[in-house]
Amino acid sequence: MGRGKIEIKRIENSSNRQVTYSKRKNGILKKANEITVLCDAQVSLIIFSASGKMHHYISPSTTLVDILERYHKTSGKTLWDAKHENLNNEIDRIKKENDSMQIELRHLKGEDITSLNYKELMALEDALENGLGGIREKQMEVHRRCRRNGKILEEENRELNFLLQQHLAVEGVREVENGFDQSMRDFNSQIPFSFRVQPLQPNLQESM
Amino acid sequence: MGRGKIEIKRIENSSNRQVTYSKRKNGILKKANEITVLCDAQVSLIIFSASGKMHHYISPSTTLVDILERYHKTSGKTLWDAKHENLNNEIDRIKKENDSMQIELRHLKGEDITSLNYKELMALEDALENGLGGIREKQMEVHRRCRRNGKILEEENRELNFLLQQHLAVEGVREVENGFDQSMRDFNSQIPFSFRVQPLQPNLQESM
DNA sequence: AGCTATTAATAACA
DNA sequence: TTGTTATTAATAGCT
Repeated sequence: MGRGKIEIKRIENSSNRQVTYSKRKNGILKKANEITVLCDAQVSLIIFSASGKMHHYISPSTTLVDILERYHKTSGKTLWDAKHENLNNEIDRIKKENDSMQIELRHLKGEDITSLNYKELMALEDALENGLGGIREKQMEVHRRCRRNGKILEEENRELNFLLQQHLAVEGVREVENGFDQSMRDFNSQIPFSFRVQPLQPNLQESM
Repeated sequence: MGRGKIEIKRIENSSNRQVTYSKRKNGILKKANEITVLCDAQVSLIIFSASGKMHHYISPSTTLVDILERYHKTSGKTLWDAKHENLNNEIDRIKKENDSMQIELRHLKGEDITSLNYKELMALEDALENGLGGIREKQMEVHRRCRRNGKILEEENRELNFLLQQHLAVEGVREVENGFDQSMRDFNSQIPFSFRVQPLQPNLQESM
């Protein structure tokens, strides 16, 4: 389609090649748009000239990424780079790790153990008993600290109470008629429970 | 360029649209190849028809991935960063899940429990006791099945032994001088342990 | 860049 | 779909 027919092979004359590139590039971009509009097609066209200049057309109803994803789904060919693949591999790896932990957790909770053999059950039992042992020891320790703390508080409490009694004894008489009694009762009710004198259960430690 | 001029707007007649798509698709693919050959261009052309069928042309001197990378470098537009980000987010999510399971597992094994309070320890203890309960129940069951199986085998054993004794009683005498005795001893030593008459511990079930 | 003779693409029809 | 053909569209070689 020109003043003469040409063979479809590389145009050796560099300036002719450049001109032809420019004209045909416009032509193909126009065609891409036309098929898009006429036929509801979705086109992604990217052209690089030999000199590295880029031109492209993407159907306005879509995006390049969208087209590439459809390309990937349709052709099965992988487009993404090594980084992408590495990320996918890592996800797979972590998911597997996750699954095996999930299973271990369920086993430790006594779930899904139908498929286990006796030896595996024994190993699980050992693990659980170990865990229980450690936890009970920890509980003991926490509780001992709690009791020790309680005893200290109790002692403090006794002392405070004693001091309070002293004050009341010294100043109490002349305040009675001013309603101190009442305010004192209010004050007392605001003291946290733990500070009031409460005999601890004598056998609390034994009752654990 | 046809029997009549057409406006560049959607072809309403569906079958005309389909025919035009097919012909123009071939045309544009041909043009893509021509500009590649004539002008040393590098072209990536992907077309989806309205019905979802895909056609594409990639200049043989390159790959789609290569063109996309050049597109990314040239236009600055990111193609896969969004995807990468999604993958990274998923990795983070799964890793967190992983970590919390890791912690739970360690807790159940009695490790890293220093930071737990009493209430949390109690909950852990409960979980472990539940697990132990389930597992011991399962062990019982496995063991019961094992014992039941053993009893059946024992019974079978007794019967086999009885039959054997009968055979020996009937045929034994005339075979003694041919070394049958010796071969019999060999045979007996090949019988699996479970098939030999072995009194079970009478209190095996109780000893669990 | 324009121009235009010529070829190529294709719309309508079969 | 596929092929044919009258017509339009694209473009090669020149300015």
